[in-house]
Amino acid sequence: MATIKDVAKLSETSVGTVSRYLNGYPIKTVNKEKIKEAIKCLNFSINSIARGLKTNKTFTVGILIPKLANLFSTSVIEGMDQVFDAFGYSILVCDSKNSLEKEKEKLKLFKDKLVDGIILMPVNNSEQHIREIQESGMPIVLMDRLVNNLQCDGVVSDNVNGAYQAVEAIINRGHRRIAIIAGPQNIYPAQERLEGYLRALKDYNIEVDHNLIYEAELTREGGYQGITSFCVMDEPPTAIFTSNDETTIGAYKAILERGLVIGEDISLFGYDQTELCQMVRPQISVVIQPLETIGRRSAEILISRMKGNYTGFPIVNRLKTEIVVTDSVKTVS
Amino acid sequence: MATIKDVAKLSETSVGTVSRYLNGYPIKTVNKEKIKEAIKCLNFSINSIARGLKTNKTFTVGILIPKLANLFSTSVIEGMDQVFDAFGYSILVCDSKNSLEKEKEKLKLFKDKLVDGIILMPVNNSEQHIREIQESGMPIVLMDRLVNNLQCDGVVSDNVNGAYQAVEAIINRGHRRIAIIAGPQNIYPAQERLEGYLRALKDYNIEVDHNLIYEAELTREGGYQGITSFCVMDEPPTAIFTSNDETTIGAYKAILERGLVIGEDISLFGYDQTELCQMVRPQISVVIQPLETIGRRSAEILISRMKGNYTGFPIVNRLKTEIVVTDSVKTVS
DNA sequence: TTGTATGCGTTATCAC
DNA sequence: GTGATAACGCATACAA
Repeated sequence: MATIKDVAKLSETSVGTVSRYLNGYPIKTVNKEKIKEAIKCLNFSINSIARGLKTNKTFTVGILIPKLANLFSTSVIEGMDQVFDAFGYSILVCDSKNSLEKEKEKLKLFKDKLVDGIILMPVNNSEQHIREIQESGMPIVLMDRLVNNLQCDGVVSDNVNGAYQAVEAIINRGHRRIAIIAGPQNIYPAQERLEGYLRALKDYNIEVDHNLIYEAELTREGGYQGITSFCVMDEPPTAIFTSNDETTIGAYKAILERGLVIGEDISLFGYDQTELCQMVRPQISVVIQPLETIGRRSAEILISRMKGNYTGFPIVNRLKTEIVVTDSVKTVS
Repeated sequence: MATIKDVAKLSETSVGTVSRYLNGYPIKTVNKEKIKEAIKCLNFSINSIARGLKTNKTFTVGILIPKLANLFSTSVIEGMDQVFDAFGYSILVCDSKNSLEKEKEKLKLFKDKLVDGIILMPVNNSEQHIREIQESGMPIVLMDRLVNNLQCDGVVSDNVNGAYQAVEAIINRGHRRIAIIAGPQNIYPAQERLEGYLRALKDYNIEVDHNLIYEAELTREGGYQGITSFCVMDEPPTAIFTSNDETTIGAYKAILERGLVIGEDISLFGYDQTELCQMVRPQISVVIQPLETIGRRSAEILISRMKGNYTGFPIVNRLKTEIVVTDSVKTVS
């Protein structure tokens, strides 16, 4: 790779002049031409990393996600990418594989002058390593999951209401034994969705049966196991609410394998509108989060922070969800 | 952020000594203790980017994909990540959004000492920019898509046979008017899959009807439009073969919306086993690519190249596919 | 306007 | 073993 030095030599100027040319400062027209020529000739282009070492700006942002391989993550990332792209930022995506260790590791990599800012969907409620990022002066915004004991910018969806509306819709169709496949309670949206479930039951005077609360990992296996556990009960639930896209898919699969008919033998209300939920018959009722908007808003906040605008810290955007109710929830009398 | 210089000062040694400690060279025990102490005290950790500037090694690899948001991409990436992780490499994922311009741009970013090697799923058959990467000495391996006029390491699946077997299975169930939703013919696997289709027809003495070949973008819209176009024909096909995961989903959607019953009114054979294909009834017949293996093999080749082992260049791995035939293909007599 | 010198955080090469 | 010091590729203050 040709460097700025090579360009200086070939154009018979100096590195200073070349650098000034590259950064748009005024230089003599003669030199400009010679430098242009040399750059083309050497196929030179600027090394943005080395530049970042000096300027502390790389025009790159890091995105760290606990699991890349699902609709939620990739949709949100697409939303972010739109915005970042429009503002001239490149994105670098990393997967923490649901491991706090990996999360710390990748965050460290980002901090090493690799990126100008970070969007993080944290693995869980741990806060110390995030706080260190903040103290280092690197802008960071949380996405989808806030962290309980941390002041930090963030964009989340209104999980409590999302879950509440779902459970309410189930109740309105006449169900009383409503189960939830909840997520780990050290994860923020999982907490909130369980809270929404509980609140709805309370508002409609339905007593909570703790056997109907299955705390699972937010994975397909988690959803699958949840169904399995409910189905062997003496008095199984008539309707089941799942807490995210993956548990919904897992639950669907388990129900299918047991030969049960959704909307007849058992009712299902999921979270996040995957293709599966839309294309299967009956369609699955779901809470829909504005995934791309979550991505876009996170990006917008981060950009404003990277520009040095720290007004209103911490900004927490809580975006509204919608529900789609289908025949996957049976109307009972 | 504390630097090596701060550590040297606090531990009353020199940057040289600290660096040697950090890199595992022998140093006096007294100093070792003092340095350890200082590192802990300052919460220092090494800046891998600055180090990379000097050593030309960052233990990071770049992965560039034309579209992140689908099963294919994320599954393959998971496979890679397993291997890279085991070898101590971090991965950085970028999306070229199906744009050659973006592909060049991101490749440039990678080349700027950001990564030690690259895995690329190219947008199309353009080769010049890839050749420049090779000439710069940066190892690169192509994934899923080879490039026609380029010598380069690569891992692909056996698309010709995959498509052949699918079409053969359709023929064996008695179909004669078999359509294909093919991809753009400047994309390698799309070429190969069309070739497999043609070859199967030829081997079974079925004349090619060019109206039954719909060249679409490899997107949901592409698949959707393909179906739409076939359905308005005077003599529509009885079976349709789609070229990738996205066109399969789009085709499925279009068929659903038209109220046609798969396996009755029309037969469908897809590519890539998404959740949708498995969970819908009847299940969709598909060609299954070994996604994670594609990822793992690409990673293994890249690692060996990054270690300086260039034997057998160019290595091209062509992995076998499997087919699953279901009642989505009607048996006609 | 221009070139030179210095520094970003690290490693590597020296003498010592 | 150790401590200065020169690189890595670039930006920038400064003197010219």
